[in-house]
Amino acid sequence: MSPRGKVITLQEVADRAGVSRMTVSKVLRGAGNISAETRRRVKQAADELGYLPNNLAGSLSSRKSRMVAVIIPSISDIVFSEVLSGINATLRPRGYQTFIGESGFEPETETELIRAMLSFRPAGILLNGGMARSADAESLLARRTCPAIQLWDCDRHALDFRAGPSHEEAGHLVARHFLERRLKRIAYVGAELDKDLCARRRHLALKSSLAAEGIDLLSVTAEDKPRQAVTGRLLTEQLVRAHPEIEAIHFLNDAMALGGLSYLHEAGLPVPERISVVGFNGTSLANAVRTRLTTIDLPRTEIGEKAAQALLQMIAEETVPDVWRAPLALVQGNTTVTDK
Amino acid sequence: MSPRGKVITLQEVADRAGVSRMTVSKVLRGAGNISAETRRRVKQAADELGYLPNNLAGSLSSRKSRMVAVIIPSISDIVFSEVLSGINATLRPRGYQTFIGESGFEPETETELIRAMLSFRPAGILLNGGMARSADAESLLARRTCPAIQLWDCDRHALDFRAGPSHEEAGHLVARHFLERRLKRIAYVGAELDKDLCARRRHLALKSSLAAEGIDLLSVTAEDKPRQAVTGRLLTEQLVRAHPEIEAIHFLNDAMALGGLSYLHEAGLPVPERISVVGFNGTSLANAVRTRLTTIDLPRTEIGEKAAQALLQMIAEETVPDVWRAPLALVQGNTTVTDK
DNA sequence: TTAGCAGATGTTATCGATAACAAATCAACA
DNA sequence: TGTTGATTTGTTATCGATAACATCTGCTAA
Repeated sequence: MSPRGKVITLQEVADRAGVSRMTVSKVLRGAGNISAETRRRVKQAADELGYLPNNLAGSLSSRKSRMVAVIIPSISDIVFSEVLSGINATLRPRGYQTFIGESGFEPETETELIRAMLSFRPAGILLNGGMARSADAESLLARRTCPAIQLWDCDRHALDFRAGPSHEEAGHLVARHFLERRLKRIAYVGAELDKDLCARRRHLALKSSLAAEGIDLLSVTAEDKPRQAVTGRLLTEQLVRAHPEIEAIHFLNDAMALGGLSYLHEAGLPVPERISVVGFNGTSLANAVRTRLTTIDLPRTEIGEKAAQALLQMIAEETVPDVWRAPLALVQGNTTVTDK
Repeated sequence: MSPRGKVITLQEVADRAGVSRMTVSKVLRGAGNISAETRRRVKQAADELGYLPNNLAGSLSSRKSRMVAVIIPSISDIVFSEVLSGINATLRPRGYQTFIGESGFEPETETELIRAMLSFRPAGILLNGGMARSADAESLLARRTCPAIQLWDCDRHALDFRAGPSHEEAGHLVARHFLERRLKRIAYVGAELDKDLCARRRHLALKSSLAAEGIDLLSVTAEDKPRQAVTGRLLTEQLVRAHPEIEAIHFLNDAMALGGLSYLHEAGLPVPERISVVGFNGTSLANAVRTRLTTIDLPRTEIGEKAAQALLQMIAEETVPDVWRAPLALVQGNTTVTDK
């Protein structure tokens, strides 16, 4: 079952082609000056034997690698998968392969992933900025030998480069949107704020912006529920039951907002006439049909692209600015009034 | 910026602890018999220096690894992320780290990922069964040195183990559901059937089951559109415009079905009175509210768990059956009549 | 004819760990 | 006191590649 066919090494390819190991190595990497005839013979031998390079040996020896580590909190969250596709689109054509780790928002899991990934000496490592990082993780990162980039968060300074939105700004934008519409009884619905520091920062920014105008933000959050539609629905129900006077809700993300909307619709609470709703991240825009959620859109794929570009530049030892701020746009849908 | 702090090797830890390299290696791996006092000194030295093992060297030398490669078509498809979480839940406690690759349903990308992953000599490789595999990929796999497992598809025989549903059976189940309700004008809505072979197999099974009863299945598919809600909506609109007589629709997956439902709802076509709708994969069940889609549920997380367990057994050189068939359950919601 | 040089290929040392075996230590016991 | 055997530690070879340098062609030009 398991250890099957013999593993072919460079030496065997070399023997078959009648040249030295080194020549084979050069041919297969496209390095050095090798005659066309030798190249042909070597390639043929490698093909016939089905040679598969051993990256462990190659990277160990050259102290180089074409592997890029990406660690994200959740692969099912569409936000991250879009960032990732920007990363892949940029790195693959340049010959780099991304290996993904999923931390599930758990700092210990993230730490183990960082350890495992770094122990393969990757060409670079991309991490999500929005979560607490263990001391172990910090010290692992401090001793890394490759560039490290923080995704999805440009507020906190860390690592060599950051690509993402300012979550502070996002919170302020939502506050302004509500204030301009003279909404006073405002609530926030979220989940896992203890883990998702970016969401927490948006929440705090909203709260403080409102407080500056004398408005007290009501927050309904669940730390142990997923940041998904079901939870949005559930918490909205709780919220509306306990505080029927609420006029506006900002949700942690679009998915939760859609869940909340489904409850409001069923409960016969007209949106936006009775209650205004604002989401975050723009992932709902592609699917919007009758209900076009007012949300904050941001270039998710581009965040990945910018991060990957910065990585490539750093690998090439070029100097790079240390941050790319993703633009935020509050997109007016039909879940808040087109006041103003 | 990039190559920073000096890399600490085993030798340096050994020097500081006043022992040999080998002793350090044994301590850190928990191998061999090492006295408590030596263990303490070594661990302290490693800590103080911030030693991070070099897996390239370690795996090369031992010809072993704790890395498991997983290659899935799409990380944003919730089906795969649930399978993956079953895999992680099983492998992590056993000290294995999964590295994920995303093929985007592209055979060439999959091939490159297989090449990259295998060149790190992983402990095992898990691949999605539902897509075409290039000849290069087949030959890479034929020469692998680790167990390989096929996910999400138990029909096609390949690799050392398969965990997944029978897609044939799924197609037959849907056919039976329609037939029992005496529905005659039946349509199928899907996308990317050229890439997703599992979906194609379900489609064919449905078609042939219906044909056996003299019913001709109408198929509306788009090869270049994502298998998501938007596409479901769009194709449903096309379908209903061109064939207003349709009585039942089976969708490729739940996401597309929900998209289709949103159109039917808007178009004023009552479900299930006028049109019955059936999805596939059960991912909508968690979020179901008013609309409870009739769908085929299957244990997605468990598929990952079974696959991972089989892998562990194969690594341990135990004998393993070569397939685990995931049970399928047609779950009656309120998008088909509760006839029968 | 031969130095000089570019192009093509080979040699040797090395990357950083582990396997397999060897050696040293030590307690217990005849 | 010396032998035995278990426990602990160290030595040497090796994993499979690449870097850096060495060597060997063959050809041009003085």
